[in-house]
Order: sequence, then C-alpha cells, then structure tokens
Amino acid sequence: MSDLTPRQIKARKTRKKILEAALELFSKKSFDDTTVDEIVKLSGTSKGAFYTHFKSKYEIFFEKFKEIDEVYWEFTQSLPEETDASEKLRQLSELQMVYLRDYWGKDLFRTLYTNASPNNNYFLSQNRAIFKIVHQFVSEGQKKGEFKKDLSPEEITIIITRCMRGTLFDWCIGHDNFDLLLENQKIIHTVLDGIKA
Amino acid sequence: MSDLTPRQIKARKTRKKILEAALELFSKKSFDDTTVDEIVKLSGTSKGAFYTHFKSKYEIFFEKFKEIDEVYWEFTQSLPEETDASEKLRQLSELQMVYLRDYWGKDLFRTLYTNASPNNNYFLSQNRAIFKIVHQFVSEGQKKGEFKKDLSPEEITIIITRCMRGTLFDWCIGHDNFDLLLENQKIIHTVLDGIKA
DNA sequence: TGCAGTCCCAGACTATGGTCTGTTTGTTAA
DNA sequence: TTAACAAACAGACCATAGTCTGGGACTGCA
Repeated sequence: MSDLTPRQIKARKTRKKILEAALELFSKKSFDDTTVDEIVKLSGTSKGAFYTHFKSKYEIFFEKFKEIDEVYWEFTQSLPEETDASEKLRQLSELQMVYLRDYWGKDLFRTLYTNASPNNNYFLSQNRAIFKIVHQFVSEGQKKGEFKKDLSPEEITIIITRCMRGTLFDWCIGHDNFDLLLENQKIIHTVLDGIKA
Repeated sequence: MSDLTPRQIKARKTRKKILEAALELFSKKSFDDTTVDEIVKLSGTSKGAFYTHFKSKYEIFFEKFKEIDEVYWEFTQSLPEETDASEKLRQLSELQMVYLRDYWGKDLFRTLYTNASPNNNYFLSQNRAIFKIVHQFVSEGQKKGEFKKDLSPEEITIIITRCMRGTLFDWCIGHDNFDLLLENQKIIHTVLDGIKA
C-alpha cells in the first residue's frame, strides 16, 4: 500500500485535493454550476493536474458513485439466509431507492444519467454489485421453485435492473416529484408477479 | 393558416432553412459533431436567427421527435377492435422499437436521453400519444377482465412505459449492442404476466 | 402619412470544458 | 554519477454553445 515513491505520494495528494474541492463545490452549488476553473482554484492546482488525474469533469463524481456498491454489499451480508428470494429483491430495491433519494438526491443523480455514454457507463455494467446481487437472489428463487424458469437468471436480472433504471430515470429527469419508494414498489411488485411460478 | 404578415412569412422561411440544414447535418454527421456555426453557415443565416427560433441546439431535433407520435396514432387506427388488450400492447411496443431502431437509430436517439432535463422532457409527458394509447389499451383490458384491478390504469400505464424506457435507455447508452426487439419482448411479456388477472 | 415600437436577424462577445506545450523534478539504467 | 526518460503539473490556448447589442425593416396607431 505505502511502498509508493515520493512522487507518487505527492501525486495522490494532488488528486485528493482536487477530488475534495470538487465534491465540496458540487454539494455547495451543483455539478452544473461548478466550473473546472473553480475546482482548480479551490484546490490550489491547475488544469493540467486536473486532467492528468481525471478524464473529465464528469468522471470526478463517478468516483463517488462507486461508494454505492459498497452499501449494497453490506446490506446483502445482513440478510437472513432463509428469507424468500422475492422478499430479498423487494428489500434490496427499496434500499437502493432510499439510498439514492436521501444520500445522493435528484440533482446529483441526474447528472449520472445525462452524462452517460457508451464509453462511460459503468453503472450499466453487469459487473456491478447490484447486478451480481440481484442475479444471486434470482438464482436462489429459481432453485427453490419460487420463480419461473422460462427465462435465465441473467435475463430476469436484466429485466429487474432495467425496471429500476426506468423508474430512477423518470424520477430524476421528470418534474412530477413522485414518491420514489412507492413507484418502485409498484413496478417491482408487478415484475415479481410476472416471474413467479 | 396563411393570413400571415410578410414579416412572419419571412421568419417562417428562415426557421425552415435552419431546421432543414440542421437535420441534414445531423444525419450526415451526428448531433454532437454538428456545430451551431455550421448549421448557421449552411442555412445562410446567423446565430441571432438560430436562437430566436430555437431555445437550444437540442431543441432543434426535438422538433423531429414529435413525428414519432404521429406514427403511433396511425398504428392504433389500423388495429382490429376485437384484439386482446395484451396483444395490442405487445404490438404497440414492438412497433415503437422497430421505428426507433430503424428510423432513428441509436446515436440520434441517445441525444434525446442525455439532453433531457426537468425543463425539457416532453417525452416523459403523460400527454404524449404513446401514453394515451397504452392507457386506452390498459383500460380496455381491465374492463374485459383481462387485467388485474389492484392498480389503476394510470399506474399500469406508467409501469409499462417505464419498462420500455429502461430498455431503450440501456439500448442506446450501453455498448452491448443487444437485440432491441427481443429484449423488449421479454420485459413486456413479463410485465403483462404480472398484471394479468 | 409619420413615427414609435417591435420583430427578425447579424455578428461580436462571453463562458467554459477540454487540449497542447513546455518545464520541472523524480526515476532508472549504464 | 550522470544522462536519458517519464511522470506530474502549470497555464496559455482552442472549440463551441449560448448571450448581448445594434440596426434595419415591418407594423400598427395617431
């Protein structure tokens, strides 16, 4: 961990300064209202430093996004083994919504969606914790005979995560200000009904 | 219709020139690679003209987006009345996917999603043709006893359109290059199973 | 008919995300 | 040790979406 050369240590420090300044400004103002020049100024660095450490302004809070998956893993550990698969899925999706609503918030989360691109879409990746966890629950459910087997676990997992994404998209882009938990609950309930044996 | 003053007629012409030039460039290159200066140059107008007629570069092809709803209406007329509601929904969603895939294409469609904002999201509006048509089919299905009644027609309609949106989002943002029709079919089938009586 | 006001537009200008070039300084192979 | 190299960075520079100002032509009203 700390067998880094002095140069690398200094670089890390610079990176950290930039990251902290950026996140501070993002929360104080907003992503869109924060300019790279401001970040650079507050962190006491430069454009050059900024772009050696981050590919884009967007990528900066992408860093923060990775925290999400930590939360999911912790949750999974805490679940009693014998719970129904559909119950687990319900709880997981609820956790996700609560977390995104309360910890991230609409505005911050929106920039994720509007800045997504085919090159930069980790949050669609099937390597993500949320995908793996859902997949695990679905497999369990199929083994226990709780779910149909005309679709593979992967296919069902994709369906479920896609529904959640649709809900999240409407939530952060639309101006309806709907109840994220309630809306998610309805769609998840419907989908689970659709895959029950 | 044509009781326009000469000034208004000229303005319309300018607007049209800009719109045509823009769409030509969008299809020849892409939305992102087309600059406003190019549009202005090709259309023989100016920035001032551009921004009096359109709020933003994005809004320009928003114009094109409205064509979609025309297609949906036409389709609805062509359906035999006695078809099952779920069959109607299946066909409608398929039509949508074919149209977006073949007529719009991934790249063009993506800019819709990445440029959406709470101020500018007609395509989430419940006034859209797609929403109204789905709503009508769902109501029919409930009346015929084909669908459950524990959710209102509006709620079910939202669920269905949201699923389609989730699929479309993954399609145009992700790099999986999956089969849009097939993926849509799976998710719609599952959701319909979930609302069947 | 004359004139005040407004619409439509031209084009200079601004703001900002991102690139490029040069410089310094730590690193490494001989 | 030292020369070549590369990492880390500073800041000028570029590209482009969008704004601002001014002016000419049309319109409506006195």
